[in-house]
Amino acid sequence: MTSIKDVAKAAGVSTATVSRVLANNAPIRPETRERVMQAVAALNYRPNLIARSLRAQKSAKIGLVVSDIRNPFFTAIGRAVEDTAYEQGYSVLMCNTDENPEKETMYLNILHDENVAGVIFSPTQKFSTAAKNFHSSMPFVIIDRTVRTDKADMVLLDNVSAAYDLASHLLENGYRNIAGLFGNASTTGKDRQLGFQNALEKHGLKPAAVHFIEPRIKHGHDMTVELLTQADRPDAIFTSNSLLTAGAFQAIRDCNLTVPDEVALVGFDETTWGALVDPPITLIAQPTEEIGRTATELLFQRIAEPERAPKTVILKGKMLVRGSSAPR
Amino acid sequence: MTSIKDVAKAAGVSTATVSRVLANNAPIRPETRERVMQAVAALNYRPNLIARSLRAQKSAKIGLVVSDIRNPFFTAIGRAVEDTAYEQGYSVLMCNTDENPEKETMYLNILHDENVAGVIFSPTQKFSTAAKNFHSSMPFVIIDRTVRTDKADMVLLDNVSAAYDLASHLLENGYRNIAGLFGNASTTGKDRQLGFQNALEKHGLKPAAVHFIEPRIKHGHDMTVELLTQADRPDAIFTSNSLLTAGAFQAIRDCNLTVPDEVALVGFDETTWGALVDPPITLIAQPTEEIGRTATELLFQRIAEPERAPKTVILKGKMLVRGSSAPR
DNA sequence: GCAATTAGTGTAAACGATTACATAAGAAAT
DNA sequence: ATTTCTTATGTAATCGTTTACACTAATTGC
Repeated sequence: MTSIKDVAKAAGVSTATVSRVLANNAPIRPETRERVMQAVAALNYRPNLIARSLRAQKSAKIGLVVSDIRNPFFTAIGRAVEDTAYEQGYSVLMCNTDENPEKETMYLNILHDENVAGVIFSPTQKFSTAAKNFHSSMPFVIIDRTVRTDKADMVLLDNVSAAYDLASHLLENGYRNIAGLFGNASTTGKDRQLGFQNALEKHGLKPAAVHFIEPRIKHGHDMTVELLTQADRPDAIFTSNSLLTAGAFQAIRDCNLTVPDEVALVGFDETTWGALVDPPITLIAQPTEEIGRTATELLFQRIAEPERAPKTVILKGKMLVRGSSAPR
Repeated sequence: MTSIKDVAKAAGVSTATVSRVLANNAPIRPETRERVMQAVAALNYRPNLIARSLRAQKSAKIGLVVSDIRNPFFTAIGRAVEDTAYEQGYSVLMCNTDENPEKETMYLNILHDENVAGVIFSPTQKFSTAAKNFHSSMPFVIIDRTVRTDKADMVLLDNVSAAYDLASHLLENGYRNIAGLFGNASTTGKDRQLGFQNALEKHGLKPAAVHFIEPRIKHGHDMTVELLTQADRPDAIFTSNSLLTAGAFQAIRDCNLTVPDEVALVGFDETTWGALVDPPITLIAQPTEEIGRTATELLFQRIAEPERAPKTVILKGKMLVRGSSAPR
């Protein structure tokens, strides 16, 4: 590999001068700069990021830690983060925790060791900012899920009120025996359950059922089958994320029931398929692009100014009313 | 940060000994090893990966470069790669090129600079292994798309025959006026068009239309609308990837046509929604898990034995016959 | 019983950048 | 004309590891 020494030799200057030209952080005679730039071009030199990172104790990378990139919500976020970071000359390391606290710890450690400038992540339930490794100075922005801390920036959806609105919509349309399926992997599920519960209580109703289950298509499916084959079948199913919605939809079909006549279905997160199925699904669309962008910008702000007081940005979801919850 | 020096001091040995204990690559007295391990535990020491990487000129990271992580095909691959790499103690850096050769070059450079052990990627059309930066010694495995080279391992689908089978299936079911929409971003689209064409020719037929377009939902949608509003409307639409399939499906609905009675639809890649829509879509499912796993294993093999002769693994897709292509 | 290995450890030189400090030359201030 | 400041550059220390080389003590081979 060509190193800074080769460039220095070719340009007839010291390595320090080359470094200064490239980092652009010191006065340099235009003539010298020119010579260096020519040598750089001639040798097709690119600085070694590892060496730079070791010496400078920082890097132009940020980490993104999510539980499952197959979840379209996180994929969309990932894309937005990537684009925003790219604009600032940063690259993104994406990591999958699989809701596994061990993997989470491992990746946070790796990212820390990699000298990333900061991390955007949605923590597993187990995660605590009190954790040993988090006294470390790596800035981080929490997304999607709440964490009790006053040390981190957060970008969240107003989950309680979104769920409240979604449940109210079902109630307004005449559904009365509503079952709720919520992800058990995060605070998000709990918050949405709360909004759901509030809406029902306001109407003096009790849910047909409330289940906290793994956020996987299969689990949503199986639980829905169970609900639909009970004696007192619910007339609507409320799901707290798109994987559960998919599972529920599949299950309803498997049970040969029609949506929404026999059972309505609502959920969270816009996906490719939400509007394609028949009937299309009523849901709360999260502003994924904005979440990702905001999180990245908050991170850059914090990198620039580490002592700034933490901010929490709460965004509103948008209810897309479609066929799956048509009035009874 | 606690460094290897602190550990050495605490254990009363030299840094070399600490390093040897941790890398496990030299004879060490059990007693000494014990003392070092205790010091490591007591100080909660973790080696600095950057420094290690700089000195050793390698790292336990691999790169994964794809065009769009929002494409479920790539997401699934990413997941498989991640899992396989994790088992080997490697972490994965995922990068998005957006089909943009500039971004592609940038990310390949970054990955190279990061001393990744190797790269798995699906190249843009412009990519050539002859490129300047690819004389470099970084091993890579090409997936999904062909590249003319004898220097790289590849994992591909048998696209021509998969497309042939899929088109033949339509023909057998009585469709005669078939239009094809193919992604224009890769060799994959071309290969699938070839198989499509072959099948039609064997029946002495010409396609109703053949279009190479950007692999985006929107483009698939718009082109389909165009096709469906022509005088001689096709009786079936053949798409070469899931984004185009989604766009086409949407378009058919927008035109108030029924699938498959008025127009059939087939495509590639299993997605969450393929089986959820009504009618479910007939498609070629790619073995994404196997592709990702195979690619990763090939990469590890090459890392272990750089001079091994390159392999190309060609996998078969699986046709899932569903309602969208029912017999006329 | 002496030479040749081997096991176990330490010393110090890399890896390739950045940057604190030193220095020389020219400009500005007195 | 001397001092002081600024500009432009070089020298060498540093980041935290790994590893070539050197060394000692113990083991093996003959």
